[in-house]
Amino acid sequence: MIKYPKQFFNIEDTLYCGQVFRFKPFKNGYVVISKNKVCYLYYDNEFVVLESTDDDYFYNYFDLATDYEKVYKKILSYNVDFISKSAENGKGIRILKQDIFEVVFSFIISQNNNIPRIKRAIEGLSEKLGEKINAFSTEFYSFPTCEKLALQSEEFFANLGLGYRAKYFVNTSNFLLNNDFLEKGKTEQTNGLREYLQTLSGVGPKVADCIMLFGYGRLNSFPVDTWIEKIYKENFNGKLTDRNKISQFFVELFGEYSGYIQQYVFYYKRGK
DNA sequence: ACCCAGGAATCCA
DNA sequence: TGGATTCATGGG
Repeated sequence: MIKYPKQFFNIEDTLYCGQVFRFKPFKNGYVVISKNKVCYLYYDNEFVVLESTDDDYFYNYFDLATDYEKVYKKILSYNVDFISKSAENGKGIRILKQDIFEVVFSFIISQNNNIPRIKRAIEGLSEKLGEKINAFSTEFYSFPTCEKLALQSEEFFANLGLGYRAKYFVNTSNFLLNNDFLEKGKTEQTNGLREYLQTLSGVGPKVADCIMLFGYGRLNSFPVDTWIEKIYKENFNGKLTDRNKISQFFVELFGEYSGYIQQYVFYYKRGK
């Protein structure tokens, strides 16, 4: 069990800010599933309590070694009104260190899709192809392995509601089978890694940025989706239309704080 | 019926 | 290199 002050660890903000899909309400809080591990989060007075099948894993997963008060203060120092308001609103968010493989396939599903549908598709995949996990006297399912995914047909994925993304699953699961492509990415610089990841079927600039931010922990990446494009136009009076250039604009401005800021403004703009 | 959702692939000039 | 079109699917 881990206890952590709740001021810079808000369970709902961290889970609902759009970075992760495998969680759901459970008893007095929420469960989160990552790889073959499960954790249960709830509040106890001024603390978040974390019970899990592997506390060391989730200590890293929730980035508990990072001082988010420092991050928060640094972001306020940019003195940009919209960003300060976003940070104030979402200061309980922690950028999760998720499993790279799961992030790749989760965000392939996410393209041109909405969050409830994304969650449903991932749960369906896990229930049909994942391993059963028993935790907290309840059954959960792990995310499917590459081997399991690579065995399925395009029709199988289409029947789970993946739509035209089904062929990306076939292509990428077969491509990643029996090699260390994702592991090798760890040695790449961020710009190189961005291009590298886009060689995967179904992975373009935005999904690559999400994989880098949520999987590889590259905080100097700034995913640009429809919401961020809206923010850029409405709140920054931006004139660029190329999303690559919009992303570059923010990264040049915010450097290693890009990832935090991206999540804060995305969560703030999207509302609840 | 239309528009949108954490966009990418493809075609076309 | 840049711009428009196409791609499933469910919700508002």
